Amino acid sequence: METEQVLARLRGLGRRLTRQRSLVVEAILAGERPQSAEGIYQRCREKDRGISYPTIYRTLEMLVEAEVVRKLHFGGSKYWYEAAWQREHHHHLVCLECGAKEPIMVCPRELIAREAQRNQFKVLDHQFEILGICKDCQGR
Amino acid sequence: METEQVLARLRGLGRRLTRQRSLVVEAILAGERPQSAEGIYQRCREKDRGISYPTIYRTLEMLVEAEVVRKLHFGGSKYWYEAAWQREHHHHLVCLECGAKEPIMVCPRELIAREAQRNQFKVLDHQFEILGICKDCQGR
DNA sequence: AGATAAATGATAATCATTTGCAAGAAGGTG
DNA sequence: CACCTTCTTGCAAATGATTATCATTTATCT
Repeated sequence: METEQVLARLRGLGRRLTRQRSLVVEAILAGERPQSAEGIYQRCREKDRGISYPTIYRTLEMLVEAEVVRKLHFGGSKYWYEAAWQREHHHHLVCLECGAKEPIMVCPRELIAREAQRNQFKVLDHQFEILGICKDCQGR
Repeated sequence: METEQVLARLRGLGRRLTRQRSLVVEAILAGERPQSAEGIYQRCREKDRGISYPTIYRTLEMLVEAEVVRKLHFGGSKYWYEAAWQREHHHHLVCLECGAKEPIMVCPRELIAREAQRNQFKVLDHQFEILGICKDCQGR
């Protein structure tokens, strides 16, 4: 059901439906948490060897534009991707030990709105991620 | 005065004082706002041609460890560096049009503390940056 | 000044991502 | 269905930012 909806949306935006795009959409939906491009590539390859990195990246970029996927970064050198429409807007607790990315629903939106108004700044986006050690990793 | 303090601190950490390190420290202090490694490289080169990228990066990393410099990223592919000790802890309004990085003093620290406690998460760091269009760029 | 360990620069490597382009496939049309 | 146009793909190479290697130079200690 979900995959179909996304593909229909792409279709609506004038994009063609290809085997590769279906794979990427399925991979994104299959993951509960943010995934790296490499992770998505691996997941797609398990199903079908016929997909390459450039296509992964191009498709992800397309999905970000279609607002189906959110592109995140947590301080490292790579980006992370997650389905944007499965959940409400959210942020994460990022464990620097095991890499876990636990979603949290709190958001400093009022603070952002106030500060923006004060500076006559037009807000388009914001970054908010909490980095540290998760419960599991604290006990070694 | 400030450069000397920083260099003395490095000395205290067992680091040797070199012409190149002085250049980097001066460059960091000369900039009011976050600077990229490239920007720092250029600034150093204007004073003295004898400095290379590897040294820039190594020195910046050292300064980050010495907690003299903060390493930031705003969603792009590069890191930004700013003097950590000139100001209090702060975040930024990042203009996606002109690249301006305006410091703001508000911080969702209570929210972070609450959420961490709720999840038994040990906070080590956090990202918080507001992205959008600055006042100047709004009027085209 | 001389010894020693640390720091540097040149060069090459790395990592994640993007681009150029020829070949292949999607979807509208007759 | 066959055809045509245009979009997509994969390969290979390019890119941008940063890091590693290693021989040479230099700061600091004695």
